[in-house]
Amino acid sequence: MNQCSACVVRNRAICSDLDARELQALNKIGRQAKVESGQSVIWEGEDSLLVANVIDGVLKLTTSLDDGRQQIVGIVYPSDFIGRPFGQKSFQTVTALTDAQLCVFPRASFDEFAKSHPKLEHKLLDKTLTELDRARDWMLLLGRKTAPEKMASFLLEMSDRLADKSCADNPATTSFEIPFGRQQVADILGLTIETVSRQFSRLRKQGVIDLPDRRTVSILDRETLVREAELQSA
Amino acid sequence: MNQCSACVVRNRAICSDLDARELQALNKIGRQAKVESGQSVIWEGEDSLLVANVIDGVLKLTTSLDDGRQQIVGIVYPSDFIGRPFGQKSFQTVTALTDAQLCVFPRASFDEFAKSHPKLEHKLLDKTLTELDRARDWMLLLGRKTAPEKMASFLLEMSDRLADKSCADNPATTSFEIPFGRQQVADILGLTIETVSRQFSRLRKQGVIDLPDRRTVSILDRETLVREAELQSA
DNA sequence: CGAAAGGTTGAGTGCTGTCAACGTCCGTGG
DNA sequence: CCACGGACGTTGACAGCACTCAACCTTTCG
Repeated sequence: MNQCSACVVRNRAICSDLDARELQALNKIGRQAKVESGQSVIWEGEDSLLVANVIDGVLKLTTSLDDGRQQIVGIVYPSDFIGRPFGQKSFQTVTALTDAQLCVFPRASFDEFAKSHPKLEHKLLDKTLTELDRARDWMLLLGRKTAPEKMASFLLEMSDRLADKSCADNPATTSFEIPFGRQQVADILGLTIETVSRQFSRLRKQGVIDLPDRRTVSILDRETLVREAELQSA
Repeated sequence: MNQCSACVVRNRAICSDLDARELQALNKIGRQAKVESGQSVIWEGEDSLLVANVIDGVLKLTTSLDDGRQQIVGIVYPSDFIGRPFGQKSFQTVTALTDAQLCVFPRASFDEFAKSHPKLEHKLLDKTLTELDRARDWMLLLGRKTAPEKMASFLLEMSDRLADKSCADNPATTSFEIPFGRQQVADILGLTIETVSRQFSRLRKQGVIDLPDRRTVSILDRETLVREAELQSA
């Protein structure tokens, strides 16, 4: 009855270093949950009552202002962890961008389990440190880059994460499907949808990218993108 | 000879839960180091060879672009931890803003010690989660707030961190010394020094703040600042 | 006292946001 | 099958906020 052993993120999630007995104990306090695209599972400012591993799907972390302005502060993929252990309230809203499958734990039980299982805490620490590096890196983009630089950086990062490299006949050409619409791209980059749209059009007209349909991007001239991104250590 | 027991951040740093014996073991791999204002101790892109506790002083974490644009992605105070454990390279430069006193460890030794001392790793995890929340909160400011909103948010945050509340005759009036110059304020907020200077002048002319000298700020009308900051959950 | 560093202020430009119209894609229902 | 409507995306005109460039002021320190 131990579903964990068959879990698709078994080797990458924070539980990956646990042995069979520990896994079973953890399994007892958690449960699987399905989340539909668009649904939120954690709300900014609310009490932090649950944490979870992402088994499948993509989710976004957002913070927002009273007047509706919103900033996406993180994108969460399978094997990532969501929620705020050891803290009273959540600072971000977590919303599914696609249908998603989660492995959910009540925060209090998880906290207790984590404190007595150093191997799990170590994995969680490692993931958190990586997320902190990523967040701080993104701050440079938000605070200091121009719209063209933001777009180029975004496309390169998406390509690294999502590109199906195996299918490319021409190694310079990579194609991938962006898992979000224009408004979400704008909320990631700190721009408006109009500016995002204009940047897409400009890059298409310049032959740097192609846009076969509204969600997919083909990078035709990666070198130009790298140049436009002003990469600090390229 | 155990200096740790007399350490001024003994109760707040990541070593605070260790017992005397563990503390002594940790002490063996670390050493105290003095850093002068302006000196860097960790460099962006370089191998991450050391980590440290901050005993005294203020430091900044920065990331930058080739052309010199820079973003401050974190401010570090006494009892905070710097460096990247369990990782090969650092993504930020760490530079002292004042003369500072550090408790430095070689990263490899620290990693090893941490892995075998869950209490220390737990403290580090807690601090890292808090920093991640703070970083993500700041992303909203960088990506979505206007210059007046950024300034107001900045002044309120500084006031929370630094204000000497005990000395205030009028509870609404708080005064504090900003530990950095205009360029650094600009690099925190993702603005230019000219814009920062203009915002200071505007707030002074409107009677919201007073600027007795270039580094100190008195908040005269906190309510107006809160309104200008567009606080999401005030 | 002079020079250098840091800070302020002004004039002008341009990038990005705002507002608005239009186009495209799709699902729904007549 | 087509008409309709709504969500999403694109494009244009325009405005304004923040940046750039430059001059000047203030403070600090040798």
